[in-house]
Amino acid sequence: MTPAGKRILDAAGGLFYREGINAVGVALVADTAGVTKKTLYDRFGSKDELVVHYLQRRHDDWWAYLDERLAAAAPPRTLVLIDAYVSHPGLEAARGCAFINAAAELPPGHAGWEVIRAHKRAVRTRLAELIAQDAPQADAEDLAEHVFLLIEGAIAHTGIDGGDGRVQKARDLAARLLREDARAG
Amino acid sequence: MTPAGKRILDAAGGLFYREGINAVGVALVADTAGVTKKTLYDRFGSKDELVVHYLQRRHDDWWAYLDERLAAAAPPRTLVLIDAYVSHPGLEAARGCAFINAAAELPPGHAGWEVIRAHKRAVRTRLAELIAQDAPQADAEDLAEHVFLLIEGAIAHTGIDGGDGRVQKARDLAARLLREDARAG
DNA sequence: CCCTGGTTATACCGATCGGTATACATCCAG
DNA sequence: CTGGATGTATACCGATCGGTATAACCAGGG
Repeated sequence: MTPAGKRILDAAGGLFYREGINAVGVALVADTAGVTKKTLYDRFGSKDELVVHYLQRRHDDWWAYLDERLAAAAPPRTLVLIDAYVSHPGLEAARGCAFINAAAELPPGHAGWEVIRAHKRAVRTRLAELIAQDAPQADAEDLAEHVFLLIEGAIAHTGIDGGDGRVQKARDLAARLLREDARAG
Repeated sequence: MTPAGKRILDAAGGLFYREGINAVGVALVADTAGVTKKTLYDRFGSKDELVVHYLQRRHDDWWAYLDERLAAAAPPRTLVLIDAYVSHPGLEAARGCAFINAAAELPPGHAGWEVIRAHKRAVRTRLAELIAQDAPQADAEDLAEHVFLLIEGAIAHTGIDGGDGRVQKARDLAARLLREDARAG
């Protein structure tokens, strides 16, 4: 990754997320990065490919942040995953989940869809693993889907409500589900 | 509402939902409606106002459909609300929730935001009323928020997964929560 | 020393964007 | 029978879109 390429990805990361993908032109991305359009097209080939790189980096960054938090955490680590959503520096409450937003904008067949689906699949899988550790008594798959829906509902509304209140609420509800499992057997 | 105005709203309803708001130009809306751009601007003044009308009508249509289904249903009517999401004719699984999609596209300050927030608030309020009837033993507000998050998580993923499987799952989980309340006391 | 890869600068392309202007047809109500 | 509202048809506007072309500059390595 050349220095200019990294600056382009930085600029695209901020602009696509904050303003929306379709609302941001390549010229604005290039200007913000302090780079000419020529350089942008030399590095990424097209806006569509730049969008794919933007989504992939968004996933990689958050995934690394999640691993970091999980490694340093005591059980129940399921709640750490939820905490990582609100605490990770790339999230802005007024804009919500970058992947849900992108899904609403990208046309069917766009290469970015693969990255979006892979991201959600990865989160869902990781959640199932954490649940299996935190709630050994429960039907782990069922509980994982339950908590996953709570999380997705909450972060989908982060951008609409403009705050992370619903994520906190989802965390409380998930914590109660885990507690109830601990009491059961 | 003039005949041409209604046709414009019909065309906009399909195009904005299926292709995305920013991806559809006013010329395409006018052509699809069999109407000139002049007529479109005579009726709606600007694309932004047309978008507001589109969202408002989307809400009104679904709300009327929901009332219809609720009137003819026996308890637990909470589940009827969830069923209305998947069964209402305007929803296409591959596109998911029109309001979540619009929220991802509209710039901050756009008049459409009021319609989006009002819609979600209305659903949330209605849900609380139904829960209060279906689960009189529970902390109704708490349970309403719980079920609301399940629903929103599921429909947010309808557009990503391309099917309503997660909504059905959310329905099952909500049904179990109601049953558990009935057992408790 | 010179060649190559990364970069800047600038100008350009056709297409499409949201929005406006002009002129003419139709039709219903006063 | 006439005037205003509703509509069609068409052409146009400046701005911006994604993407390309040409030319020069500069640093590092064979």
